[in-house]
Amino acid sequence: MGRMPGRVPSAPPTLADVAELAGVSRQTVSNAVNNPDLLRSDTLLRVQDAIATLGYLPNRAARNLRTRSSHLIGLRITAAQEGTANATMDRFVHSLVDTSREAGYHVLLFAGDPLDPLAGYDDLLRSTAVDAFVVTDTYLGNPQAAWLQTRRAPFVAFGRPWADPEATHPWVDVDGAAGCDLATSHLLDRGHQRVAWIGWRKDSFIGEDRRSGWSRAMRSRGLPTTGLASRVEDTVSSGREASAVLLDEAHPSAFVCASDTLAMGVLHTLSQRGLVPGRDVAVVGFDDSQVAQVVPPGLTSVRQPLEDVAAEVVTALESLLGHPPAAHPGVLLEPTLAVRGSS
Amino acid sequence: MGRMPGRVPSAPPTLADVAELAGVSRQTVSNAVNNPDLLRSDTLLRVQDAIATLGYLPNRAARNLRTRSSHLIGLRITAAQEGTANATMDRFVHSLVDTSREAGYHVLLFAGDPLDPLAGYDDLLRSTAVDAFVVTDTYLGNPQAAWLQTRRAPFVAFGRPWADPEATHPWVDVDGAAGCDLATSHLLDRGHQRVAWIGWRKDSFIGEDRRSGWSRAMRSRGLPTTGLASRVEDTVSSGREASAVLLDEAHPSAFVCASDTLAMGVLHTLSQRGLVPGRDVAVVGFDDSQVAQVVPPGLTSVRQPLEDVAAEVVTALESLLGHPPAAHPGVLLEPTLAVRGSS
DNA sequence: GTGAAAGCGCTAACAC
DNA sequence: GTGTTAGCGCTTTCAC
Repeated sequence: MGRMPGRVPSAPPTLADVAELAGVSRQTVSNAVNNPDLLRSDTLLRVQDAIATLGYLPNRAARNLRTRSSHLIGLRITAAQEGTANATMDRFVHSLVDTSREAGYHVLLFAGDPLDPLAGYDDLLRSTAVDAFVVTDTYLGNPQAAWLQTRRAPFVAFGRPWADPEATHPWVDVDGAAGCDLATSHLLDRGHQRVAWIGWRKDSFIGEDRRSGWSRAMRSRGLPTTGLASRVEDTVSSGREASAVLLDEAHPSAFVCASDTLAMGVLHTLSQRGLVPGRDVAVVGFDDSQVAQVVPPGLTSVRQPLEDVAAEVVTALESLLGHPPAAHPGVLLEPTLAVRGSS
Repeated sequence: MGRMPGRVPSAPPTLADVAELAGVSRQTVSNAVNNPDLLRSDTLLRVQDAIATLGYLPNRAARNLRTRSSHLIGLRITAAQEGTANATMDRFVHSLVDTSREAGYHVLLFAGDPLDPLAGYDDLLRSTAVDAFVVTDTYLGNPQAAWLQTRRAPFVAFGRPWADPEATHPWVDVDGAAGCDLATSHLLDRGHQRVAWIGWRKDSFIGEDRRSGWSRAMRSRGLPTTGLASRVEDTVSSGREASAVLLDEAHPSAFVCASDTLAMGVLHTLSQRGLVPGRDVAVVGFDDSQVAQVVPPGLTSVRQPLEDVAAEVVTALESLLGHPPAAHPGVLLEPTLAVRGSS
């Protein structure tokens, strides 16, 4: 790393300092850093020596100005909703930061005004502060992707272009239907016959996709789904109420939920009725949140492979920013099931 | 001379473009942006008009190079531990991003190699990629603060310099002792007499600080603490085991825990023994995590005012980066108690 | 109040 | 292979 303990540099060394110390021109130092193959090995060694001695690192601003790139990826984050178990965003941020580093990129976070999903993007773009964006909330009606595309801004989406299947931008997503199929089949394998669904309202593409995994699994075993499904808001209390109604009217022995938040609502109802999750009624959530991991007796949950999502996003970003820029098709990844005490 | 129109459609306008359109020199445009007071009002208006017409925004890289500042704040994030309820970091990141924006800063995230807590800082510093750092994990033995100080790198710590009370760097922290005093007093007010403590091992400054709040509250009511405390690892299973032992040997009617993770361990034990949290045994956690918010019947928890922490951090950062740089003393904030069904 | 000149530190082109 | 030249877009002197 060449860190120099104890040294207190007033001003960081520049290319010129290294050039002087190594007895070469500035350009040769630049080549030593960016195109080492161009140098004769003894010159390279001498320059590298000087670089190490001075603890030189290229000035970012200067390099950015010259190369017209910042090696920064912009990511808009919105405040996590209180009272829910949703933490996909935070886990994804961690993965993205890790993966980006390996590709030589840093992640620049900017705040999202919920009222104006486009705010922030434009400024960053016009001031050339970032090389590209990663867009995360591509649910219905979110105009970011379309807007960025008209601006010719490089970006990769985590999430399919649900509303616009003709969209040509690169995206990475997790197969929610496959995840819920997995969850439902897991329950059916354990002998459950009446598996209920609690999901989101019909205008949610993601919600309908996940729901289709449940109904697909039920149908494939010839089991009825009528009266076993409920569509509600993504809150704990909605999950609690929906599960209470379903238990009374449809007598399911298991629940598959579109989110851990809803699944926690089911656990609330079970707890209120003195039913034990996993013994009396099985419950499966979606997201493998911290909540699912620590709530007694453990909530079985569909886990999105966010590390892989981040890796694919960065790969897409690299080809997008490469010379020449390469198009990257959509990538759909398979989730897994984290089985715990609730099923 | 203006850029060839149509050649590079997406190239943002520059100072020169604005100057040409407004019929002034580049420097006047620069002044219009940075020192509007210097311009005659009609000139200013004309320039602002041209800026609006072209959608001009100063190029970051160029400005950074010239002013030797990036308006970027570096924040190292480490992977969130799976199987715990800890989410302080993520909540803080959100708050910091929001607050920084108002001060004209963006947050640059970089990955933390757990094996080398200094990695990343050095590169960012030497390449002048960030103006300052926000350091978050200042627990015992973390050398970041001391190291950054010897490098004269501007930084503000979220967390007191526990190991080095002589440290002079700015910091912001939350009074954990006050939080646990609050939690314990809350339980005592509800009639509990035997309130147990489950905290971290003795070498954790933060853990001992929080513990002191519990013992302080107990002592102030003349209640004994002997045999009522346990020090363990910060895991659910440790909390589960510790609470089982305490219930058997000390018969507490309530638990105060150093973290929501430990509190969830207590809930596990209660659930195993058929005890109802909040009715049979009261439990209070620390962090007000999502877990505390959604687990039935709701986990009472000490909530750190992270929005205020972020605000204080940014304030400290601004005075640190101001001209002249001003020292900023340590700031200690009071947590609150989010009361839920478990108490 | 406005404009001309200089240069931040770097790299892309081209000489040699 | 290496050095020289010319900017990237901006702000900071300092004339006028």
